Amino acid sequence: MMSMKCKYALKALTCLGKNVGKGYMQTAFIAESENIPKKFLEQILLELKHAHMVSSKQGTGGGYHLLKNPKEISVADVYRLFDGAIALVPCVSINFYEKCDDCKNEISCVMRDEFIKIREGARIVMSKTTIQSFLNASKTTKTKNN
Amino acid sequence: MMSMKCKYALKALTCLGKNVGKGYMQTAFIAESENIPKKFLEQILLELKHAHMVSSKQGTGGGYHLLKNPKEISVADVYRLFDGAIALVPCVSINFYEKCDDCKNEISCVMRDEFIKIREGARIVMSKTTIQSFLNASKTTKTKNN
DNA sequence: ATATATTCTATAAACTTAGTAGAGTTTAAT
DNA sequence: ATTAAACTCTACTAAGTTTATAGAATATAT
Repeated sequence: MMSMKCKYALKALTCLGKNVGKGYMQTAFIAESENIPKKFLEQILLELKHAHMVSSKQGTGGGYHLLKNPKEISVADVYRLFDGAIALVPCVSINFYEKCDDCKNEISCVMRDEFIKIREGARIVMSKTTIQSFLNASKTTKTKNN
Repeated sequence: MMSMKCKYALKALTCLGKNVGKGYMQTAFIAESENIPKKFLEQILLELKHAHMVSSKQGTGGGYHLLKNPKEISVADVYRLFDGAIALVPCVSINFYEKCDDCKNEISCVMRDEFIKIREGARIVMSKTTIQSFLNASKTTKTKNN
């Protein structure tokens, strides 16, 4: 399961994705339309800014906009930013590698190769799914239900 | 990332898998050979027993053995037992379904279909990987390094 | 009886999550 | 210049989870 923070971030990015080319969108607007606590969202947007996924402008008429193309922001990217490793165990993580405390010998670990396969299964599908995927979904059959 | 508990459980099950047909294996033995705190492992084995994955016998010469075929215990099964849902969000979980607090309308949620795809990616590979997969790994090239 | 080994419940320290609070900074409009 | 709008940053906190540890109880074989 992903954290609420990560989920909120994906919702916020998708919201910003709908606004591409239309200037800045305010935190308060995103918070209300996506049902996210405003003060919590402020923190999240700030983290997304520091990760260079969004850009911001202060003051009246300010707000946030996407800094990258929606298809260049994957669920994997956002997950890594807020929740860390995609891998099930640290010793097979690409971006958050750490030695397992309890493993005597990494090379001889019988679970490692299998955990790498599992990581690849998750990593590939999470990398393929982007903010654009969510935007596409909103353009098809779903529109009637909003 | 999976919890230590889940990882320990997989290691313990694999250890028991090596002993199939050879009677009972003691907690103390598993704890030492897999580098797992013994008292913690006791709890874990008990949970595995309650989930009918292992069987036990008390007293002298007692211990644990697998109750199922190693290829019928998947990483997905063990993950669900100790860490819960495989899905990234509760509203697309098969075994731990819950409505998302922040979602106004599940049907119109633009992320849902994509999260289902991600869940399937993870679920399939985690279901395919079993205790037998780990046992197979230990029988091939790895043996020399143990 | 006694030693062995699982069973069960309670407890606790450390860490993480999901926020909240508030002061500060920047910008646009008046 | 002043004011209001909006982001920026740091600190804090309550609740929950994780990773164990402790100890008494129960069952079994010799």
